[in-house]
Amino acid sequence: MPRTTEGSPEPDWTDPDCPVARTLDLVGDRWSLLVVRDAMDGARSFTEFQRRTGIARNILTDRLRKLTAHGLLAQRTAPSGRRQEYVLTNAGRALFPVILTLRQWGERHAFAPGEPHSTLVDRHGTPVPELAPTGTDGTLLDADTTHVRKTR
Amino acid sequence: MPRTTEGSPEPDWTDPDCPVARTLDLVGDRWSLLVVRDAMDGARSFTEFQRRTGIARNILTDRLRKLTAHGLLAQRTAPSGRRQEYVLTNAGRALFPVILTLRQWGERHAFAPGEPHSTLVDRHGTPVPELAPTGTDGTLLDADTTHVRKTR
DNA sequence: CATGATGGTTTCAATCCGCAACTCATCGGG
DNA sequence: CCCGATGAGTTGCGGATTGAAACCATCATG
Repeated sequence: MPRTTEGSPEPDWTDPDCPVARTLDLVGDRWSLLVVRDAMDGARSFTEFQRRTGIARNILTDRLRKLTAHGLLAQRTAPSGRRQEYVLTNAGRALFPVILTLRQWGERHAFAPGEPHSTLVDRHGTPVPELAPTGTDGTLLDADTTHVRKTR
Repeated sequence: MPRTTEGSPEPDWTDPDCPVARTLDLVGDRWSLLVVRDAMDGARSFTEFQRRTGIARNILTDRLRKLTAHGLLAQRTAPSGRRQEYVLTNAGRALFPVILTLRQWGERHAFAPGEPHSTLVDRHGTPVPELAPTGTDGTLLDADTTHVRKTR
């Protein structure tokens, strides 16, 4: 994680031109994305995050702070009286496709065939279909049919 | 990263039921996904990965080994005589949507408006469109319209 | 044979992480 | 008012992970 010099929002990226690298600078550690995952599934309080992830409390403190500092979470005092809560901002909610693709890759490649795992379902309880990248012309895209154009 | 007890392929996950957590156990560190990113963009040799990522050599050694051990990369001696090369397996290539969504999030949320960044384009040089999760009925899905169903 | 590239290994210092213990502040009873 | 239970952290510490730089072995070339 690049050091935040305090004062400037985000100083030194590992690879300033690459959006992938920048994103990983913000959430590319062991825990941040699991916190976001749980936030998407309804966790709001410190202890709830702690219970769900099993992360050490000091690390959780740090992650919540960083996610808040980076604008993925917002901290507010709960409407019902006297308690803190952390809720996703728009930027945080926008990580949904990232979490989803991580989930879908995991379902396919990190479980033995037939091994049970949790599933993401929509309102009707229907499993969410596989997300497939397509071009403007509707063709499927993958690593072989695309490439990075360096910033000019 | 959970310790590999040597002998069994993948012993202790941080959260065995959750595909997101399992995926992050495999590639959820600062560097693995950048290595995969560069592999997708044509890198094959140790030095090429080192040059592109700027990662420390010992860590690169470790990551290449782990990615290979987990079946995301395959190591072979290059066709042209005496050189190693690392190429993506099918499982590795399947991370394409993950890298893509990370990229798209970064483009939108980790750059100042108007700030230049590299772009992913298809064969024709057309920028790859935003990936949007939809349900079977074609409706847009996000964190609010979906939830995780625990494994039964 | 000297030089350079490739693919590492070793060493050592700096970080990071997990655990356990401690601190506050607040609430709900009794 | 006092007691204990939560909630939300903070602090200290030992062990694991990382990063920078140096070292090493093999091959190819001039």
